[in-house]
Amino acid sequence: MMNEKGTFFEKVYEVVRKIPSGRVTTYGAIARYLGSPQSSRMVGWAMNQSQYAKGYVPAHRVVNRNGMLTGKHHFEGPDVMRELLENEGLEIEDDLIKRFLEYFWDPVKELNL
DNA sequence: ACGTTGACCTATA
DNA sequence: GTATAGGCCAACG
Repeated sequence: MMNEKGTFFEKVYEVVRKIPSGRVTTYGAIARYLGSPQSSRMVGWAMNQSQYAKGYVPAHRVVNRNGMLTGKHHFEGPDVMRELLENEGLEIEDDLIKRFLEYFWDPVKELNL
């Protein structure tokens, strides 16, 4: 089998694509799902590169531990991320997702790993 | 090639 | 409760 080059990144994209609409997850949760709970920074990097990666990666569904839209500034516009999330039925105020715990989608739990 | 940066998280003081 | 430190690894200058 071919050795994947961007294992970490590819895995991150895989998980992010599995996030259901109207749900959100965190960098740490993805990192933990990949087996590297302290590599959450790489998840953020992967998101940054996701724009250049082929395929669609709903990076707007990935927020930080506080449910804050930290990466909104990396989208086409500073309000694109909020618009996308609101479009999926989420409520956001001051770059913070309301009832974040209710919308939180943990791959480790949901994917039963 | 080395040093710094980066959409973070956890732990310790 | 805020502040500081450590860790992860890829990309950029």
